[in-house]
Amino acid sequence: MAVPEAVTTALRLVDEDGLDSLTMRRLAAALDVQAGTLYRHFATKQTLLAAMAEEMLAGCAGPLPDGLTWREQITELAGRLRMALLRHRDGARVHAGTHSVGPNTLSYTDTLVGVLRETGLSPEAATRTALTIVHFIVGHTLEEQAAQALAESTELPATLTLLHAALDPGTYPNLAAAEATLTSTDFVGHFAHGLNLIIKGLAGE
Amino acid sequence: MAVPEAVTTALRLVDEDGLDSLTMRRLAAALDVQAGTLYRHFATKQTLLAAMAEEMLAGCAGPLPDGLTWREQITELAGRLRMALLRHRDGARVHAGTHSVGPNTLSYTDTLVGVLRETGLSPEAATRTALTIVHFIVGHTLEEQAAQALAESTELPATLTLLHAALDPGTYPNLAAAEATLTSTDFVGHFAHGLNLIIKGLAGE
DNA sequence: ACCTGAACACCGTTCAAGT
DNA sequence: ACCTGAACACCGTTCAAGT
Repeated sequence: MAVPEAVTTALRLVDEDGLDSLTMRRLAAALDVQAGTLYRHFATKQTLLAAMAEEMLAGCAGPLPDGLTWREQITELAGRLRMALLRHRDGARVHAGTHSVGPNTLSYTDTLVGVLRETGLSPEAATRTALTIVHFIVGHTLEEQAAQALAESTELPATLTLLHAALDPGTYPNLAAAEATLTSTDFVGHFAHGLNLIIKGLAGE
Repeated sequence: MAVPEAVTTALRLVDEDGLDSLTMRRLAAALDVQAGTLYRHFATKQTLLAAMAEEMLAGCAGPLPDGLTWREQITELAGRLRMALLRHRDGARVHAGTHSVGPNTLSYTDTLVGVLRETGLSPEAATRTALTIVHFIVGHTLEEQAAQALAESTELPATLTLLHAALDPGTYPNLAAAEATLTSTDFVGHFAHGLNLIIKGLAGE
């Protein structure tokens, strides 16, 4: 049993059945090994999840095309992280639930901080801004994948009805006006809006 | 057994031992009841968690003091949500893992969208901006509480050493410059920086 | 109407013993 | 050195039967 295969197999299992169905026993079975054997390679399930989170970020810090403005560089890097999380079912949850210090994760942050420093920000401001961007991406993608999961579940009609019923204009006047946007599935648009807000804030400094 | 007591007891158990230790059986024992009894009041554990998330937001949408600028109103509302999540151990994880459509959650979003509309934003722009702010808060607080948990765990020295060792200026030049900020515990400062970036972006529209 | 007792089908993790 | 087999101490959820 090799560690890299175990990690990619674990990601495949998550893609097939969701994070809640990933168990050490199921992974062991998929690798044709006893459950206990996994603990020779991963100290705990958390360690396995961190390795999965790290693997998901492969390529995210790759070289940026030449000739991009700093705005485009930030947009490109942010888009890559979002896509990396979206590529696997429950990817944002896997990422948010762990704290990887592997090379993919580290070089992604390094690259993002670098782009921000080139705009003239101090190391501290660049780091805080990078954190802001990453936190927004993770929060956004968590929500995006939760919406995806809900859309595929049987609870969708019930939730939508409940939401719609709650949207009494007398009680929640702004929510009534927001309903179309809240129930829209234009996550690309939502993501771009949020990221542009942050980028615009940056330009104002 | 009453539902409100069950929810507050569940939150107390989370505060004492963390979210991973909250089980239906432990909660049942704390309520002096059999585990099966809980399923008469909550269809699944997810339902219980959603009720806990909803309870955490009590008061968050309360009236804003008079005379605040819109910037101050946004800052006040954002700070309330962050504080509500911080008030309970693993609060951000509880919130992020559920999708409440209860009155506390709905009226919080309603209030935030309302403040943003008053700045002149369209319903769509106001809604998207509210989502951006909430996603940032959730992403930030998830990280903040993960750092808290790490700080209280025995893995802290190992992680810090690993991180420091990885910070070779030749490999990660920007991370080396970012280390002080990345390892700082000034989460109030980080939060203010991110939120101000978004608010500044808003002012530019 | 509400709760108990007991079961079903699982978990993560550990560790002696085998090869 | 690496894996198996088996166990330990749990899980979420269901449901007949009691009161």
